[in-house]
Amino acid sequence: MADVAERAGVSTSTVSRTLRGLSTVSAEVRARVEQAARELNFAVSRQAASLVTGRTGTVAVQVPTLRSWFMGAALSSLAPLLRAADLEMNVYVTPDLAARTSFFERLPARRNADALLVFCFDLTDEEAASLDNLGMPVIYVSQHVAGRPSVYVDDVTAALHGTRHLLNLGHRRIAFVQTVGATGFSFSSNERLLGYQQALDEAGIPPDDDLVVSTLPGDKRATAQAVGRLLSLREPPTAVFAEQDEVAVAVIWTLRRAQIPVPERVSVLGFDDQPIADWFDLTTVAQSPSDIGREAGELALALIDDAEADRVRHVVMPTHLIPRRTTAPPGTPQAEGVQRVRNAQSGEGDGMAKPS
Amino acid sequence: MADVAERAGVSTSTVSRTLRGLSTVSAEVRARVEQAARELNFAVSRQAASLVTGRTGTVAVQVPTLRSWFMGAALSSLAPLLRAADLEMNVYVTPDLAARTSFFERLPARRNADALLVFCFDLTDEEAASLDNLGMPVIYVSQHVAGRPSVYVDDVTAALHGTRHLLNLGHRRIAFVQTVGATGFSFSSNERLLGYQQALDEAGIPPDDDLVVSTLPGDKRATAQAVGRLLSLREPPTAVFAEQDEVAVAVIWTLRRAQIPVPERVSVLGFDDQPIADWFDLTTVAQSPSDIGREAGELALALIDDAEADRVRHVVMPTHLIPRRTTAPPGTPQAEGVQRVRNAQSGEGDGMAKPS
DNA sequence: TGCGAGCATGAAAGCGCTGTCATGGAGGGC
DNA sequence: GCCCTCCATGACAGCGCTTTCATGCTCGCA
Repeated sequence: MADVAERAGVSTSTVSRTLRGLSTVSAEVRARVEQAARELNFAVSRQAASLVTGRTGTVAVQVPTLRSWFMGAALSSLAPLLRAADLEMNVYVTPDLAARTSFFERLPARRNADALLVFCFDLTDEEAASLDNLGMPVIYVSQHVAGRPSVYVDDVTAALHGTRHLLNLGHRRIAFVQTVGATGFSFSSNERLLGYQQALDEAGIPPDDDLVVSTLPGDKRATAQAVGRLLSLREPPTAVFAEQDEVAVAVIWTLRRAQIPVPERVSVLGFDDQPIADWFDLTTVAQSPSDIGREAGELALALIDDAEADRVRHVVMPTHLIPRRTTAPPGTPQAEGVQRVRNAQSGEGDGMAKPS
Repeated sequence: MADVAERAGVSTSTVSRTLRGLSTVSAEVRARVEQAARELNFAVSRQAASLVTGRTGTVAVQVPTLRSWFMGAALSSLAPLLRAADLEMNVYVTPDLAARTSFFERLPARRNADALLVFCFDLTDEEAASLDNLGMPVIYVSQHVAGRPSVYVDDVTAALHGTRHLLNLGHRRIAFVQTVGATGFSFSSNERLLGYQQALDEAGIPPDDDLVVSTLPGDKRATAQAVGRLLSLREPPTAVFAEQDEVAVAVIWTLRRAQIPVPERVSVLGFDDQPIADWFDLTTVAQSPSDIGREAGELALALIDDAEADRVRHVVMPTHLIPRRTTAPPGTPQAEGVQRVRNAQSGEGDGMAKPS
């Protein structure tokens, strides 16, 4: 910066003022300084600036993984937002317990950021407390934390609506496949289960524990076993609601392998609307991670600027049912194929338009 | 830090030495300082430290997108590596030309990093030059840049091997579906095409431009059109080599929709071995983005430490063919019982068997 | 013409660290 | 017992900025 000052024939103070766009610089000097900065290919050092301003120009983002569709989409919409605000995006991946522990141990070092976005965490109380004491805004994404700024979808209602769709089609034996994250991260599993249960309750159907099974996402074999458990029930389900599309696809895969036609014999409903849902023509409850990411980013920017303003805003993002070809009324005759299926689905579509 | 010093009854110099693990601190003092630091929940400021050391403790990573399987896997293996070396990971997403331009415009500001990893870029000469002048190690990932450290797979050889597999099965009319990135980013398209052509050449098969078609990844319709062009040839191909799994799946989807059994009538070969390849039982040429990411990370760490050492190391990562169920000798009889039912009717786990 | 207001600019003090150099004390060799 | 060495520690300068305060200038108004 001294070089620029010398070249422009001004003091470093003036250079600093110019480069930060302060108004108290005459047009002529401004032009000279900018010229000099350009010629020297100069850019202010964030480190040095942050040392005195206390703002780091960085936002920290903690995610459980980067391999998932959800995170990819969320960060993809978050990134340009931060960049537009001239903020760097620091990503911390905490796939397992060890990484998670280490993340929290090093938290104090995280004052190298102006805000923290926390994705998909099941926080313990101590963890929540240490985040509270971090001295920067913390935004909880895809999770609902009371009294702190959060951006999330209402999983209960979403699952309720999804289940209602199956009920409206005439299903009475509806299974729910939940996922048990080995990593300790939750993807709102319990809330979706809750919505499912609420819908059954609404419809006056007594809960049946046998119809709720667990699997690991991404594990075909585990899912096949779970489906096997359902198929060997005295009264097997006519519809399966899977907590994630990935699992729904594994369910379909298993059923087809077992020569059980979907949706004629068993309907399958997913949750997320991942790209793979489209490939498999899967009816699903859609959420938009890119909208969630954007919203979270905007909330972060607001909290960075306004300091104390509006700290506990909650943003609930919408979900909606996307009817495709894996749900149909129970006992739809197989032999009549496409035409029949189509009629059934378009009829149901008319009767059921109700995005949440 | 002054607080810690006071609490431990030592000078800040000693605190600094202790916290950096220098050996010239007596055990007793060390214990006292560490205790004090813990009690005050203290961590050194990266900004302040970097101001004097010149090291930022940050690695910048530029990626074209975060939505892709490749980036997710690569960054997932890169992240823990950097974290173990106590480096932050700064991610820059440049999905389009505007973002890309802005990335290069702000490059000087990037001295806020100790190294830069550049993923999947087709660099112009000026861009390459500005990266050279960045004053930090730049590692090119999934691309081959002469004279600069790069980590990549040999796409030519990989595609050569893939094509040979089809030739070995007896195919002679082999199509190649390439992708035209709208974003200006290359996924080694040309090199894979080159490998395909080399294999044909090896086998003495004259090139046929009609057999090379283009599509956009992720665009079912465009792929359907491309496949349509192949199917309407005077002599249609018996095998299709798609440059990416995603496209291969779209090809399969289109063929099945058109009641053309895969692999009996047309074999399909992909490239990447994404998770979706497994779902579709797709034969494919596998590369391992997580290995690539790890290797790139290690190269980055080495270059950060060794400064001038070994600047132009190239790491070529292996690929290998994964035979699954979408390739077979041409003209494999369709009517083979179970096999046929599964593949043609219920789709063997692909979920696409229903004609519309 | 003179004087105060207002504005553009500069000088200088840190921000929180690191690294160099100085200092003092303990230990070993003669 | 004395001197030299070595080691642990402290004082202090300075990294590259921002920001406050001071300064000098121009302008407007009396």
